[in-house]
Amino acid sequence: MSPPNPTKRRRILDAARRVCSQSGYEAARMDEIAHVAGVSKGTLYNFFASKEALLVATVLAAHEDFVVVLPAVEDPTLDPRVRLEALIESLAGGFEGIAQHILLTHQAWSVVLSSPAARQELLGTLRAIYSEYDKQLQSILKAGTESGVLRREIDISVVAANWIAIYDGLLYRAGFQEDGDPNPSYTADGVRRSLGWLVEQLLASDVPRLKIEPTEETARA
Amino acid sequence: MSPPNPTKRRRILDAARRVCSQSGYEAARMDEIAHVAGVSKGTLYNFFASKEALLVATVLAAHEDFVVVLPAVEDPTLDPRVRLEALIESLAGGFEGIAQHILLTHQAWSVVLSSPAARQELLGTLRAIYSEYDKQLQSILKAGTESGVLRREIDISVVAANWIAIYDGLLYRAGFQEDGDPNPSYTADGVRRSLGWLVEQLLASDVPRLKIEPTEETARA
Amino acid sequence: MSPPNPTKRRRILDAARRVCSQSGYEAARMDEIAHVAGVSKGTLYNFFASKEALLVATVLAAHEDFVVVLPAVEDPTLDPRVRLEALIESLAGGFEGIAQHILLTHQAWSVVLSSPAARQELLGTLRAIYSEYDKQLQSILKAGTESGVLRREIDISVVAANWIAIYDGLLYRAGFQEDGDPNPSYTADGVRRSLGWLVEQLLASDVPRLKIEPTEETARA
Amino acid sequence: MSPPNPTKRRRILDAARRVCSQSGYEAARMDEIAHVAGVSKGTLYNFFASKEALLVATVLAAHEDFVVVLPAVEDPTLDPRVRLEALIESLAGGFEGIAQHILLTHQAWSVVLSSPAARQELLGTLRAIYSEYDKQLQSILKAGTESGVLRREIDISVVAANWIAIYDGLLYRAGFQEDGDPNPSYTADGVRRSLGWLVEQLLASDVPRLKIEPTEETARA
DNA sequence: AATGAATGAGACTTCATTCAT
DNA sequence: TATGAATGAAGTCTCATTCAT
Repeated sequence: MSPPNPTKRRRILDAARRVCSQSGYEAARMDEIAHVAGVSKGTLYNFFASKEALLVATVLAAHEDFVVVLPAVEDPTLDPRVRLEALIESLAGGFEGIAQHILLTHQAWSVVLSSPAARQELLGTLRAIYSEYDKQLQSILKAGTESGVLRREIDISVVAANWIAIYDGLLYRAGFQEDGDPNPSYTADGVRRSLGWLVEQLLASDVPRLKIEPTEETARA
Repeated sequence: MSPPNPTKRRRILDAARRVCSQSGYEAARMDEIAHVAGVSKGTLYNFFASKEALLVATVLAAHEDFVVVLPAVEDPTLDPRVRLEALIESLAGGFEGIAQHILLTHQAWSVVLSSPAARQELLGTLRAIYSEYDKQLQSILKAGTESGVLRREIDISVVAANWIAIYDGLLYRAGFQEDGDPNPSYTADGVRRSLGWLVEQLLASDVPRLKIEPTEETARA
Repeated sequence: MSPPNPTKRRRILDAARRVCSQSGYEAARMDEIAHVAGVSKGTLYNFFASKEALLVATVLAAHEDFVVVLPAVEDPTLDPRVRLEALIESLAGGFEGIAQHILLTHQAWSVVLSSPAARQELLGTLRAIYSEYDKQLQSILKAGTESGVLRREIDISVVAANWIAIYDGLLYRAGFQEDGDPNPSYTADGVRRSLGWLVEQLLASDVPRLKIEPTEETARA
Repeated sequence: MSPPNPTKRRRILDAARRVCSQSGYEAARMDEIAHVAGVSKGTLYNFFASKEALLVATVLAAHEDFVVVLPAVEDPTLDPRVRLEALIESLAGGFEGIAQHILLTHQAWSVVLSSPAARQELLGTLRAIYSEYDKQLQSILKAGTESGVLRREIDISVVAANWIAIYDGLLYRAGFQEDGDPNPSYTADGVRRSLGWLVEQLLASDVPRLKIEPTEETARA
């Protein structure tokens, strides 16, 4: 039991996420996080070596919570169109959860800049996540062009870069929205529309687009 | 020598940009900014009411410095293809300058969270910048579809949203790059490639793409 | 060890009184008060919200410490002459203690001017103290005139005002005295002499003055 | 012309009096005093070596302005009763002016404590003023007892001390009064009443009290 | 003599971290 | 293991004073 009590650790991470999202990382006080978590300040330090370590863990936990990759994405036997639509659903499903905490991620940069150790851990993990996305995406695109479902002449690396850029860009802009602002581009449906448009550009002229419906599982996430 | 001495104000903003980019905003000390600017701490406070006010001014100044819209973009008599390529050049030209300071912008959100006044100023200005981009872009796309240069069936709002998302997404990811990382997607050329690909998808099947060469002027910016 | 640790709070107040009496309130540094109290600066702020709050508490504590009203003063069954002499003893007993810190009280006004909240607290408490004195004094004088021990024609409110003014005036002037200055008017004995003279003016012509000796208890206070 | 310009010096002293009375000495800023005086900060330092020197000069100037001794007080050929009443008028005439600035005097103690030089100048001058009062008063009382107008058995030094203490005490308490508080004891009339009562106690049983009417001159002061 | 922008020492206050209980 | 009072380094901001113009 090296992290002595998983439940308590979780409570602390949740409290940190909530407090940091409201006040910003630097403004968040360990006192308040402890209070919200219902533990004492000393206990915080039994689970996390420092405020910085707590933030890094909080940011990573937030990412993990919202990244749900549907099994269909990874199934090479499926039609690439189905796999791309499943990937869109995976991303759309996590979008609003991540967007809600995007400020948390932004704040992480403050820490990253002043601490080489945190920089390594945070950047490394984020790059790994992105790299995994990229790999997945390129393998689907490759399968698509080879099977003739997607246009053969597309530049896979450019399309993959654009795919990821579109998702990141929507996420980034979602952080600008005031709470009451209903701009539909920066919602889960906006993700479906934007990436759906991208997929349409990729299709060979003689194949129809396949649409999968959001399942209960993806809707939940 | 009246109080608003533009040179000294500029020196302070430049120093703040440099120091904040290195240390992060919260970690930056007013002492150090004053030292780098070559003025005393007291002088800082003659120009900016607080550290927070200095950050907001610094972020906005960084944006203004790098947003250069080429005249061709706004000339409605030109071929929409030319105008789109000019817009790409405008964005690509500013990309690396903005990317260099993108972390500063990310950090700004931390501060902005704890100050409604600063939040208003920063969000308002950024939204105004984006709104201008969006308007410009949609007007070009409209002209293109009406003149038949662009495919008539494209959904202008989706394409515009994707255009902006791609640019933002590339910018966002540029912040992840280690200094020595040579990933070519997150450079000015990456912007040209990604947005260029987007433009190609828009062209009516019977028109060729027009390419404009980077001029000396745009390369400088 | 709950937050309101009376011993530590007391140590801080004593230290503040000592430091402020020497350096003046504004010149006193929280650093030094903490040092003299033998606690850290942070602990100061666990007990008092600000330097200003510490001053107000210090001034009030100094007053409370030296205000000792002898029981005889309040006993309506005693001869009014005895009660007046007991009141003189109460005032004389506290005189030098208060005089020693009277400069602190004077300084308090400087602070009080810039803070309405502190002004209310300090003024209110001081007025309550004075009001109590006044009430006590007038009730004794009334009993005296009614019983015929004091001249029936005296104007009680004028005499009470003069009584209090004499005490305050001696206190005020005590603040002017250099440490080595032996002017006997501004000492406990000066208080006895001045107020004793006043009492003599009040006595009906056919009653002798009663003198009570300072007891060990009053001398201590 | 060693104080270079008497008018400007006066303007500065008036400004300092006004600003310090409102904000308290420590809170008063040289900036504001200069602004109120209509001169630059640099000019302040041409007339007064430091903020401390300015306060001392301000307090002394305020005292001088309000101390007006009627000629009758000093005329040894007059009936001592007339001279005492004239002294009461002198004190009553200056009372409200001084009371209005009593806080200024209180603030002086802050400075006095932290600066031996200021202490010497301020305490010395105030003691001289009081000493003069005391001398004057005792000489009148002596003349009165010798001429038989006052009771021969009075202890001149005790009576003089009480006289001064009453005046000081009333002044001190006047500082406690809220602006709207109408307590009549702490006004010019209160001074007349309190000291008038004292004089009555001194009169030989066979002489009536003499009352002088406030003249236009004393009412102005 | 007058100005006021610049200076920088110094004060208050905060808050991450520790450690005795 | 949990607690939370105590710590004290460090940061922002103020404002008396200076001095070049």
